[in-house]
Amino acid sequence: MTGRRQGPRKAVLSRESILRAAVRLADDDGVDGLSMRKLAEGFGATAMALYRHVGNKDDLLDGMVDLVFGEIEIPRDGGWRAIMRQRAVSMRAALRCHPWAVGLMEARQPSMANLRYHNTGLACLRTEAGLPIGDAIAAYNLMDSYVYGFALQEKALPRDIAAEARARRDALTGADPSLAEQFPYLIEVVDELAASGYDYNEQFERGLDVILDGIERLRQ
Amino acid sequence: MTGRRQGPRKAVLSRESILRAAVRLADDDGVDGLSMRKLAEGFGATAMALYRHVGNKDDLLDGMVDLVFGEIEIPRDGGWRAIMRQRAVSMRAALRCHPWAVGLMEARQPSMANLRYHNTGLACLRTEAGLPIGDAIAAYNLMDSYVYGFALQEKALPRDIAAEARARRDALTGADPSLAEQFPYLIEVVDELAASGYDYNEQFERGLDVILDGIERLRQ
DNA sequence: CGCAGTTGTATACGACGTATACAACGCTGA
DNA sequence: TCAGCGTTGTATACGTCGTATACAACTGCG
Repeated sequence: MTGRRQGPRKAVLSRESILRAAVRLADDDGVDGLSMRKLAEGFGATAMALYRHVGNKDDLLDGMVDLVFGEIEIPRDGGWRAIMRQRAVSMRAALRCHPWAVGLMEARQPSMANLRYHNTGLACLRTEAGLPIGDAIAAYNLMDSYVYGFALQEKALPRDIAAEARARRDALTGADPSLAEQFPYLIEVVDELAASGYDYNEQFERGLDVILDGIERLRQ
Repeated sequence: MTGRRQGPRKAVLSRESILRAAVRLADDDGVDGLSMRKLAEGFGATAMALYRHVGNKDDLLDGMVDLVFGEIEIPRDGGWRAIMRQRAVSMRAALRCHPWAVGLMEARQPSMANLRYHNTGLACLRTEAGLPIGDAIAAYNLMDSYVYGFALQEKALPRDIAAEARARRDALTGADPSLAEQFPYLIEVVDELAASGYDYNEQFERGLDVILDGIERLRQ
């Protein structure tokens, strides 16, 4: 190589190591903070060095999404309801760890891990739950939409929504008292969250159970 | 002004006109295709001219999201179920027209139209449906998550999914016959879609009704 | 040893958001 | 009528981005 690197090589460059580093970088800085240059810098290399291993940035994102799909675990048995429930919980957990993946999981071209994920979910609804194909498609859509949508909102909201509610409540209504009159039900919710807190896990599963109940009724 | 413009001014520059043009541009080219320069070009102006009216690009996006929220109509009466149903249908219709808005609607700072949207939804669940505050929050989350998630998936999928299924079916399994064995339930779904078609409207409302049934049961 | 393939670097291009400085206009008051 | 000022658009420039291209250093094989 021509010149000495300023920072020593920190890890071997390979598709695998690059993808893992990219996931970590996106976890920390968000998807907008993920640039080829910053990613390469972490290896003590130049941006162009990455292109020997990943094609282009889209390919990089595909690989990253793949890794996230790989983290999702679907139990083999326990009945359709337990399986589908765990599947959704696991998916949301992955999206909570990797918020940047929300909006990418569905948009990228399907990988093996992706296809497997969908296939096992559908298999469960068809065989374990015994739903006819039309109902299985509907149920599948319903569940995945809920999971994605919940993750999407969770990503946008503060981690500790109750603390945020407490902090903002008075600042907002103090700045413009007419807000309390214009949007009383919104204020009521903010107050409720400030008082009782908000547990994303619990709320997610609560909605999930409503949906599972609905699917249960489809079976009869 | 110093030099003559190459293209004549096509419309007056104002926050209002810029936001509308931006929405149209994003509708056509996607949110990635929306740049200050291209947007300004549509007015026969330079990118910097926009900054007299919109602060920065984030402010621009805020305003665009605002316009979309303004398109959502919530009926005043008809019972909680009809109101909430129409609310969801209208929201999804807006997101279908403006796919770029998915993932932005929740992330931007709340505007007036945004606050009103949430307030009226919560008001309906509290007064019309008569849900206690905790159930109202849960029901509200459930519905919005579903709508956002459905819109998110719809954005990623082809408009005519049945045609796509027909076109891709044989190309895929022809290229790699083992796919059919690895993912039989996925193939089954593709075949079903190719045969029977897929109506996003109908499927959306089908899932929506399952959720509304679930909320109905919460009331008792 | 020589030589080919692999891997990283150097450099450059065009597009992006936007800071800064300036020029052309419309309005006002004398 | 005209000076002055605030408003609006332009010109230019900076740093960042993804990535094309050309080249240099290393590896392993004959």
